[in-house]
Amino acid sequence: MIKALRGMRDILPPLSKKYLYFINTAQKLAQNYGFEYIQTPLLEETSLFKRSVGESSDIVGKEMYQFIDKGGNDVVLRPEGTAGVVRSFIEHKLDRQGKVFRFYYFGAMFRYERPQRGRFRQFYQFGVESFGEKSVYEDASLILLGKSILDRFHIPYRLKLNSLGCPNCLPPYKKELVKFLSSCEGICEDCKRRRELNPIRVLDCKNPNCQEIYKTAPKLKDFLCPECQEDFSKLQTLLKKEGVEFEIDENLVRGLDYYTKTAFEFVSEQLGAQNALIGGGRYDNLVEMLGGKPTPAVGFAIGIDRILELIEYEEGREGFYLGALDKEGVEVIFSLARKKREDSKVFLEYKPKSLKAHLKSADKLKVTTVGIVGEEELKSDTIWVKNLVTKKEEVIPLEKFLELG
RNA sequence: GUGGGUGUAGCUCAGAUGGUUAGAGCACCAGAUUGUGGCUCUGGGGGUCGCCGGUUCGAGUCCGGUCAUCCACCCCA
Repeated sequence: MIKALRGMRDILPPLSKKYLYFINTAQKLAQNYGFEYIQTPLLEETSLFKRSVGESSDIVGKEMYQFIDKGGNDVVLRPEGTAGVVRSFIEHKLDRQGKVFRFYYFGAMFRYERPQRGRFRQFYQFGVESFGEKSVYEDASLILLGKSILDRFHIPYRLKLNSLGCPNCLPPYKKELVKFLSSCEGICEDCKRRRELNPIRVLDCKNPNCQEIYKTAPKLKDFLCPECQEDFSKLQTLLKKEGVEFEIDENLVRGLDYYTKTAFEFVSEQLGAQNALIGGGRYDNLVEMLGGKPTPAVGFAIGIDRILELIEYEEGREGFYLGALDKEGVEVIFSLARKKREDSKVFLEYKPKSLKAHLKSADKLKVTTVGIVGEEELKSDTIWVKNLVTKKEEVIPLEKFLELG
């Protein structure tokens, strides 16, 4: 038997219904916030991610589905959504229009990782990206959108917030941190690696021993420049005013190189180790890094696979079941179904069965109304109808059946 | 890439110390007097015991390998 590749999964009912339910809801809310749909290719030139996400990240370093295509191009299946949207934004010269653009997208992302709970090699994200708006009100709006999506599905979360500084204040901090780290003894092997590759990543190390050591490390918040500081505190004020609960997490260091200033993450206690539901932040330098006009930007991405685990979705009774007691009756309900299906969901049973068997199937199919044509009804162009919820039953003319709601 | 757990029916799982036609519950299908669902009862279909090899008179059970899957590390949504 041929099976799906490792880390690739099929999304079939009832999960697929939940998937659509989520997309529809998230989409609607994003539109309410002024975002418009954008679709970009799943396949991009490898260098796009090397330049945006950064070679120091594991995503680019070892998790990319990368290959040379038949034309000799070095390509990858996108490991994340932002880079492609930014590329598109620049390619279509939207950076020169001096306007604000807001996009949302959803679809598959690919990372060659070892699968575990909440983590797949092909996974789905719903993301939003806002370009050209430098105001911290936009950061706040995005967080409110994220919150509103989670709230809509009654998902409990914790919101973690941090500021990563800007090109003015982050580098001096990094220098100071590296100096501190080189004086540290006994940090774990991973941290030693991070020290060389991407020093601020040591901050969210899970090793308790390391965390103990880093208690005396220099703090990024002490290095924030006045502008970063002011924006960060304004953001907190705005969120408080809107009744959003959050916690400052100085160790929240997002993994992608392009983040600046605001970084946030919605996490869930109900997932496994992979507990990030939404991750996002500001990336004011990315457009320029990829060759566009300097354009402030902020965005986030939702892990759809993870959020689906937390969404309760129960389908109520809906639609009609049509059956017949004998072959002649099947001809009648076949035509009847065609007409009824113009406006309603109809399950049609092709096989003549006993009334009892029909009712049993109809009940299992969770329809609200059953219509059966038997010997009597066949003679009089009528149909026997029973509502499975109210238990009310009646015999009505076939035309009347089409008017049922 | 590293560590640990698990692979028996569509699903959840039983099958001490190797021994005959491999079981249960749920689900599915059909019946329980004639045209009335959910409950109950009866019957039925469905398994190369992940795969390959080894030990043995005999392997679902023991050994080796392999693959898959889950959980965690790493990393991230």
